[in-house]
This record gives sequence, structure tokens and C-alpha cells, in this order.
Amino acid sequence: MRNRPIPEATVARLPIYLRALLDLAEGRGETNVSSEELASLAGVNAAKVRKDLSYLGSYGTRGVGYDIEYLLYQITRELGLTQDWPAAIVGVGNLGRALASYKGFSERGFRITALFDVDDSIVGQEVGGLPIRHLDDLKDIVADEGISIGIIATPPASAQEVAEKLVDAGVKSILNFAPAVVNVAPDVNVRKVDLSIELQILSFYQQRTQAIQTAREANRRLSQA
Amino acid sequence: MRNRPIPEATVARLPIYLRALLDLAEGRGETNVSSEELASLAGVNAAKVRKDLSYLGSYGTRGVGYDIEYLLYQITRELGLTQDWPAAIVGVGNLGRALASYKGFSERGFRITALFDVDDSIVGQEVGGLPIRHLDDLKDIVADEGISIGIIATPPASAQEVAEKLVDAGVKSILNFAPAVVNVAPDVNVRKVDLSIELQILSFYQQRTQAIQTAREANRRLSQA
DNA sequence: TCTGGTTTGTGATAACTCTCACAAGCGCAT
DNA sequence: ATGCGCTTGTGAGAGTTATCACAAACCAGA
Repeated sequence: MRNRPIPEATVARLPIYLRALLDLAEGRGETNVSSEELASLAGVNAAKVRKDLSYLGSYGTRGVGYDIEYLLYQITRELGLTQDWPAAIVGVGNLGRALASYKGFSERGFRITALFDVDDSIVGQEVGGLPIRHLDDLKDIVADEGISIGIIATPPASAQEVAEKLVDAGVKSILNFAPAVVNVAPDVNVRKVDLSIELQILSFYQQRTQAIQTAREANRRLSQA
Repeated sequence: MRNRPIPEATVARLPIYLRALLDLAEGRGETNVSSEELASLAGVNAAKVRKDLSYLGSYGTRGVGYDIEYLLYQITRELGLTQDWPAAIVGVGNLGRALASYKGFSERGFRITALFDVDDSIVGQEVGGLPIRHLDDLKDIVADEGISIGIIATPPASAQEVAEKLVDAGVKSILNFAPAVVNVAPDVNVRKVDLSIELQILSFYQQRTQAIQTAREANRRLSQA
């Protein structure tokens, strides 16, 4: 099982286990956790937890469970969170500002070290202690500060152009909040977070259940008549 | 093919096609689009586009492609976006504020009609033209305004409690931005958007490629020596 | 009407992911 | 030492998703 590449689906869940383990480590003095318990904290089933963790290695003890601290360390290491990753945010509108001061990033070892925009009326201002730089200076600053992650929070029309500039500056990991598809070279990793897409998916299922309920009610009226 | 339930994976892509189609409709005067072109705009492959669309029905014409307007309408209808869904945001911190003024929501038929918080020092303030109400009034306001979607943008510790209040108020669709797992009854739909989890996933792949490059370089140095 | 070029719709298959169920292994009590 | 209860690790099978590849269908032009 070891040495096999870790499935994408598993990678996507490791951060959830990590968070649950951090909660456990802070909480009561227990040193161990069972797959059952971890599963319930993570909102998945126990078999999945065990299989996921088995891809990292055999870190549990049968009859006992997993040592919380040890597992924490292993997941942290596997996710590459033992080093910290300087990140830049491009686009300092409402969303960019919120991201710049988002606690969750720094808590996980992601330091936002630079903010960029093209709007001269805000370039130079400070947000959360960081000055807003002009996008033209991106390449130099990325090199100087060893920035490895780019976060796009621009309007959709600028997203592709910004992505290209980030790639040109040497960034290999991009998190895209703009509601637009960005195409980049295959050795660059792009993940997207699309706020309104998630709502649209909810809408689909909401409509569905509502339709079913309406049908049930119609049915009831018919059978009563 | 018709009448079969639409796979989740397909539902998750429909909003992406929708966005691409909207761009097309605004752009040049073309009335048709091929699966190939739509695929490239959506960043997926053509076969997937065709299979996805075939779940909705046979809306294309062989040798020609898909009529943009017609397809737009069908996807809009399927996603339940012909009606608009009043939504409430709970938690008016940085993120909540950014979401409240996020253009992407209203553009897709999601109206934010209420904001809630528990902090008395901000309750009563206005954000984007909407007053911040106290969470205690949630149930009444949800009922009055027919709110069907709840957006959680609170700190993680409050997320579960807020989710329960939303459910108690009759909300069946929840979008959770708090970095915490929320458990609700199975007839309630929860989707989560976790900003830092996405970064952690990027970190995993970034570390991976970096490790490969380091190994390659070491190899090169060895073979040169 | 027929022919050629184009594009859809979809069976078939491959790849991936989830779930089940149980043997293997551990610790504790006796 | 031995047995019992508990929990992991994982093979096997089910379910879901992605990809391939091609027949069916359409349009335009002759």
C-alpha cells in the first residue's frame, strides 16, 4: 500500500483530518483516536478514514487507534506544511481584502506576503499591514520574496492574464477565486474556488427536492379526491 | 439516457457550461457552439461535454452543434435558476461582508436578502444596503422573507450551532464557509467551501513536484561527477 | 437526390472511488 | 501464558466517473 501514489480524493480529505486532529490535540488530554471517532469528526465513514490513512503508511495500532500527535505530524509532513509557503494575492477588491486578513491561512502555514492590483487609486494603500503593489512589479517581487503560490481575486475578465503573469514570474501553484476558467501549462497546478457555482449546485438539489414535495402533495390531493 | 438521474459530477459542471454560454451569448453573433468549443471554454474535454449535455436531453444538432440560447435556457431551467432564491448570510465579518457585496451571486439569481450576526456592536449597521439583524430573529425573518438558502460565514466554533438554527428555521440548503464540519439531517443539503483546504491541497502537489525536481537535479549532479 | 464533411449521442471500456467485511494484531486481565 | 475484546489494514466487489471511438444524423452543394 505504501509507495503507491496517494489518490486525489484522499489528498483532498487529508486537510479535513488535519483540522479534526488539531481540535483533538487542543481539547481533552486523550492521546489516541480511533478511526470511528476521527470519521465522525470529519463527517465521513470509518472505513474511508482507515483506507486514506493507510496510503500514508501504517501509523495506527490495532486495538488502540492512532496516536494523535504522531498522525498530526505525518499528515502535516505529507501535505508539505512543515515548511511555510509565501503567497501573493492579486486583486484587492472586497474578496481580496477578506482573503488578506483571513485567519485560516496563517494558521496553516500560508503567509500572505504581497498584495497586487492595477488600480492606481489603491496601489500604495495598506491592507492588514501589507502595502498594495502594482501588478507590473509582480515578477521582481515574486523572485525577491520566494513566492510560490498565487491567489487570484480579480474580476473574471482579468483572471487569465493574471494567471499568465504569475506563471511567467515562476509561480507553479494558483488558487483562482475569479469566476473564470484559466488555462496554463500542464506543470502548473490550478485549483478554483467558485462561490456562485456552489450556490448553483445547491439550487439544483433544492429545486429537485421541492419538485418532489410538490408532486407528493399533488398526489395526496388526488388520492383524497 | 433521458429520465436517468443526472450524475453529481455532471451537476457540478453545469454551472461552468452556463458561464461559458453566457460569455458566448454576449460575445460575437454566433448562434451555435460545438462541443469542442464549449469544452475548451470550460476547460474539459469534448466527450465529457456531450455526455453531460445528453443527460439533459438531446438538445444538439448533429453536424451543427448546440443552439446557444436554447442550451442556455435548458441549463438554467435544470439548475433551478429560473426562479430566484433569497439567501441569508450569517456572520458578518470580513468574509461575510465580502460575500454580501459579491457581484457573482446576484448575477446568477441569488439575492442576499438578510444578514445576521450575534455581535451587538455591529447589529443594526448596514452593509451593502442591508441591515445586520440579530441571529435571534433568524427564524421569523427566514419565514417572512421566504429565505431558502443559508450561507455560514462565522468562525468555525459557531458553525454547527448556526447550521442547526438555520435548519430549525426551515432552511434546506446551506453553503458553509466556516472551516468546520457541520452535521445536519439528511434532507438538508450542505456544501462547503474551505479556503485554506484548497491551499493545503495545492501545497501537497507543489511539494511533490518540488521534490521531483530536487531529485532530478541531484541525479544530474551525480551523473556529471 | 446523392455525396462528403461535420458533429452529435452513446454503447463499451477503463480508471477511479467507495464500501464491506474480516483476518491480523495489539493490550489487558486473569 | 492464554484468551478476550477491540481496532486496524486491506482484498474484493460495487458504484461512479472519465474516455474512447463510431454509427447515426444533419447540412450544403452539386
